[in-house]
Amino acid sequence: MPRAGLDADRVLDAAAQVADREGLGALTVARLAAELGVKPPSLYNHVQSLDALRDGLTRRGYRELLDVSRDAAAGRSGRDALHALAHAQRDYARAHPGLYAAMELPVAAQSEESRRIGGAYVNLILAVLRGYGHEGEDALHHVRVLRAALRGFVSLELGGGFGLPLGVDRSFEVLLDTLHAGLTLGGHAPRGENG
Amino acid sequence: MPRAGLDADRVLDAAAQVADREGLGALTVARLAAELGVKPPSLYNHVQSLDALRDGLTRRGYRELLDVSRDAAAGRSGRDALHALAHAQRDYARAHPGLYAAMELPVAAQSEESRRIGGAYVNLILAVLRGYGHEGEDALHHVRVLRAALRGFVSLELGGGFGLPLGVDRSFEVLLDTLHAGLTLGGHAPRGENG
DNA sequence: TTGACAAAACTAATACTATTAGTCAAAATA
DNA sequence: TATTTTGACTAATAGTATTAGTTTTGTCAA
Repeated sequence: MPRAGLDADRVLDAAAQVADREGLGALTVARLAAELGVKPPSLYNHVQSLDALRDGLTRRGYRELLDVSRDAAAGRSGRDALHALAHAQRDYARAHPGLYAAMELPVAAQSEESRRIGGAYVNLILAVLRGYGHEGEDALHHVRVLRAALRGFVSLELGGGFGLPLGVDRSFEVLLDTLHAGLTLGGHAPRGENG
Repeated sequence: MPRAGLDADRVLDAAAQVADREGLGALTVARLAAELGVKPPSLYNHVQSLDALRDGLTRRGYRELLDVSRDAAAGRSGRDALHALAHAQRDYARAHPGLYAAMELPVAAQSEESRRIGGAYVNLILAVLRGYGHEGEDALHHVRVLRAALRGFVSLELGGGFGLPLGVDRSFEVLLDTLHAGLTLGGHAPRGENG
């Protein structure tokens, strides 16, 4: 029984790879153990359960998504910021369909880290919304609007829900145009930049 | 071995009830067999597989959703139609979370009926969009915009993704306001009614 | 009314799933 | 070097979907 040198991080790395390559549904204990050259029960030395592992994927996904979203939105405002943020999310989901699927799972425990990341993400969107003149409670409602629109679009795209022979890239731009127009009309528009 | 008098429809009815009450994930062959007072293998006289059963739930959900959406939108146009259509969908999803979850599954085969229902659903949204002056390919992109926004919102709501202590009903109205404004600005607005 | 046949329920078995308990060796520590 | 902790193992359990083969029930025809 030579040791494989596993730890929780390496297991999570492998889980993310399997989920992204073969789908979250293909992530089984047996599949993951095979990937790591080990027998299934050995994984329980590093992970509490498959549910806990999926939860780890969810948190990793949110962390990475927050990172790329921050980078994308940095130094932009108004329509530019919205565009950059939205594309960062869509691009991330397409590059990491397994992790994104894990983020779509019904929320479970709400750990400390999850709340922290969720809060940071909300703040990022709030910053974009400030450029449209949305503040306070009104802005929080619009955070949900943006989250819903982006989540729904990406979820439909990844799930093959767009059946018509019509360019999805163009549809995404139309979505962003619609959101931009709606946000502009609903807010006070402190600065006139970007339409 | 007295006969239970099952057929494909009764099995699908029971499956829908279990899925709506206990969640789509709770719908197992054993659970469904117990619900119908029968042993698990007996179900295979009426259903090809669990996957096929879930597919049946998906189709039933789309059929019912199309019905309530049609009724809701009938006789309305513009903002009224958008409002009615959106609320019909949200209400249906909350009344039938199991069936709605089945509709969120990645699309599989695309049967004849699925294409027919999908087409009818697209036509229904197109009719609403005509009130905003959207036609042709532009309208088809906006169908995706509406689908995405509604799907994302309902998915987040049902999945517990809205964590903030903030009224979800109000957020939904804000979403509709935003979409209405965006659709109005983007289209040619053939009739001035409803703002 | 009986005889034949088809449909539906069953039992038994297979191959998967996650998971736990208990064992032994390897690595880390005293 | 001795001890303790850690990690991988084997074996086993209980769940999952599913198939094969058997028996019984209901239907339809003679």
